[in-house]
Parts: sequence; C-alpha cells; structure tokens
Amino acid sequence: MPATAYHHGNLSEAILIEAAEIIDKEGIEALSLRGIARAIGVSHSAPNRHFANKKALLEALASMGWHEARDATLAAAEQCGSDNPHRRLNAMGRGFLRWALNNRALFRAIYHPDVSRQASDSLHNAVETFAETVQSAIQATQQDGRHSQVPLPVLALFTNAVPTGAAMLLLDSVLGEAMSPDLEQEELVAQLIDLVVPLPNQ
Amino acid sequence: MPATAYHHGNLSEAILIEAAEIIDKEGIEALSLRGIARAIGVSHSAPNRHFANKKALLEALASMGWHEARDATLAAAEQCGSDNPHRRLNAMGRGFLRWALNNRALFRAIYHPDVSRQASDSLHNAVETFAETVQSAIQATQQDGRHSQVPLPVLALFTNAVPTGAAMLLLDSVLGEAMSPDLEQEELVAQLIDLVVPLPNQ
DNA sequence: AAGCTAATGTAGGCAGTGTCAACATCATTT
DNA sequence: AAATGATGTTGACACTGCCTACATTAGCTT
Repeated sequence: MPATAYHHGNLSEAILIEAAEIIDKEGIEALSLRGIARAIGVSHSAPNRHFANKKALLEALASMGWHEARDATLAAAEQCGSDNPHRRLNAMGRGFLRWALNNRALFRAIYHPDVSRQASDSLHNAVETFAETVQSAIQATQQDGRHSQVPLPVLALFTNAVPTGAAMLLLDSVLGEAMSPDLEQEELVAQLIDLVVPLPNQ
Repeated sequence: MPATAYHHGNLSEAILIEAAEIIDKEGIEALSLRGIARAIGVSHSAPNRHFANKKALLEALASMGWHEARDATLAAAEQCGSDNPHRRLNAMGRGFLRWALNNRALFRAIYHPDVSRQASDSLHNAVETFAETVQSAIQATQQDGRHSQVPLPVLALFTNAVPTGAAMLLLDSVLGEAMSPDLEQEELVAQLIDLVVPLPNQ
C-alpha cells in the first residue's frame, strides 16, 4: 500500500481511537469531527462517511464503552474464582470501577447526558446487556440474604450507584483533595466496594 | 421603564434562568449563548458582557448548583429535628438526592466534566463549602460507630457516591426501566439512602 | 481479465456558534 | 449637567456540523 493511500483502510476504528484520545487529553467538550479528521490526516468530512453525525459517533463510543464495561465486569467475576454470590458481585464491582478509572474517555461517553437522553437501538441493546448481567448477579446476592427486604430495583440502583458515583467523583476529583483518598487505586477500589458488597467471613 | 428598554435590568440572572430552562428542555449539549440571547430577546453578544465565555457561564451555573445543593442538604438536616448523627446524615443524603432529582439542570452543570476539569476559584470555593459540610456530618457518624475501621476519605467517597450515582442513573434512566424502581420519589429516596446510612433503631 | 457498482475519500459551500472590536445607549457619580 | 463606566448592539472572523457534487478505489460479476 502506498504511503499516500487514498483510502485509509480502517478509518472507522481510527476515528473511535482518536476520539477517545482527544476526550482524554482535552475533554469531551473539545471533541470535534473536524479535529479528529485533522489528527488522523484525512479530509474534514471523511468521518461523515462512517458516522451519520456527531451524536452517532458518541453513541458508538458509548456502545463500545458498555461492551467493554461488561467484559471487564464479567472477567473480574470469572477471575475471582468463587461461586459465592457475594464474592462474585464484589469482584464485579471492583472490575467495573477499575475499568471506569482506567478508561476515562469511554466512561465519559457512557454517561454523556445527550447520548443516554435518546439512545439508538444498538446502544440500547449494549446497555441492556450490561444491566442484565449485573442485575442477575445482584439478585443472586439478595437470594443469599443481602438486604433481602429491599425491592430488587432499589438494591440494584444502590449497587450500581456506588461505582458510578465514585468514578464520577474521582475522575475529576470533584469534591477536592479532601475526599480523594490517598491510596493505591487497587486498595481504594477494594475498600470502597467492600462497603457495598461486604465479603463473607471466609 | 419603556417597553423597549435598551437595558434589560437584570440580564445576568435572566441568562442563568434561561440557561437552566434550556438544559432541562433540550439537554446541556443544546445550550448556546446565542440561543439564550435569542430566547431572552436580546442581541447575540449581550451575554458576553456578563460572562467572559461559555465556560464561565457553565461555571456560574455549577457554582449556583453547589450552593443550592448545600442549602438543600443543610435544610434537610435541620428539618429532621434530631441530634443523632446517623439521622442527620441520612436526612442530608435524602435532601441532596431530592434536590438533584428536582433540579436536573443544575445537577448536570455540577458534574459537567469540562467544568470540574479546571474550576475557577469561585466554583472551587462553592464545592469546598459543600464538601466540608458533608464531610463533617460523615465524620460524626463514624465517631458514632459507622464503619469505624474505614478511612474517612473512603467512607466519604462511598457516602457521596450513592446519591450522586443514583441521580446520574435515574435522571436519564440510563440502565433502562428494569433498574428504575417504580416507587414514589420520596419512598425511593428513603429506601435508597437507608442503605447507605441506616437509621438507628429508635 | 475487464468492467461495473458501491464504498470510501475530497472539495467546497451553508448555516450556526463563540468571541472579539467598534460603536450606541444609558445610569450613576461627581 | 457632564463625565465615565456599565450595559447592549452590530458586524466580523474563525471554527464547527453537515450537505452536495465529484474523485478514487475495492470488490464483485461476467
């Protein structure tokens, strides 16, 4: 392939990667289709061939994010190597929070207000897949005695809110340094998630 | 004052109000200085006299939001009419979450990633004031035996993460209807916050 | 292998936006 | 009453999203 190929070869993916990079470096507000094109070295309207509009690009990022988040969450559950529902859900919480802290851009995309506002079908499916995975793990802990008197949707909301909210607060250290624990990430993740899904004694 | 007054009289405030309205109705992405000016009926660059740039407007909204959030939180603590630290913190959590759910626009502004990214002094102060208020209430519960072995910053992060994360998830019903409890708001708020700050038995 | 078609990339243009500078109008102080 | 600063207007510039028309190429059909 010549150095100055007319066709990029894999522009869709390159756009997504570059988008994530820009969000990381300059914030999601600084993301522009033309900026992405410029960074990649293609014409200003090349991205339009791959994404109908800017919102579609953000939705693709979000969809990617939900899939990655689910993968990270499930992988953590597998790796913990336990059948105990509490241990599994705890591992999932840690896995999700770790993923969020290590993937700012996709986490941002996931919770971008104007993306979730009216989601495309593809995005909706990605979210639902994630939600079902987590919800069933939560239900398992409840059947094992965790807050058995609380309605499942409330317990699910609580359980999801902690990693989500913590990531929000930590990623920009919103509440200032006073509320940004001075711990190794892994230690912080562990202590925090243990508060939501306490581990059984042995 | 003539009907076609050259000066608006209170444009700064009108801009903030209109901005909040637009965010509520069309999302924070649809917010534009020119749109605000148009809605108010003033020239397209009048807002620049009151806010150096768009980011400054968002920061002003966020600052307003933090103040309102603190007021709502403190008021809830007062109204609960108890000296018990757990009851007080529980009331504060409920107050904050209620406020967030009833003030979408300001909540959005508060957690706008590119606002918290590098906050002005005024905004920084507003946040710090809020954080201190909550942190001391959290500390009081810890001294009263709540998770006494956990480092305070971790406990504070946990405690703040729940209402924050819950509001994020509920405001756009991100995780779908399955995880949006079908309860009256007040009942939902109560059940959720009780999971973070359990009420003493009597 | 040749040719056709759809996919992919380019160039230019349009409307809308943020921001600035120059000017107009008004309120307040002196 | 005049001066001065605050507030609002107008016009301009660069940038953005997005559209249309055109150029190049990959891959399939025959």
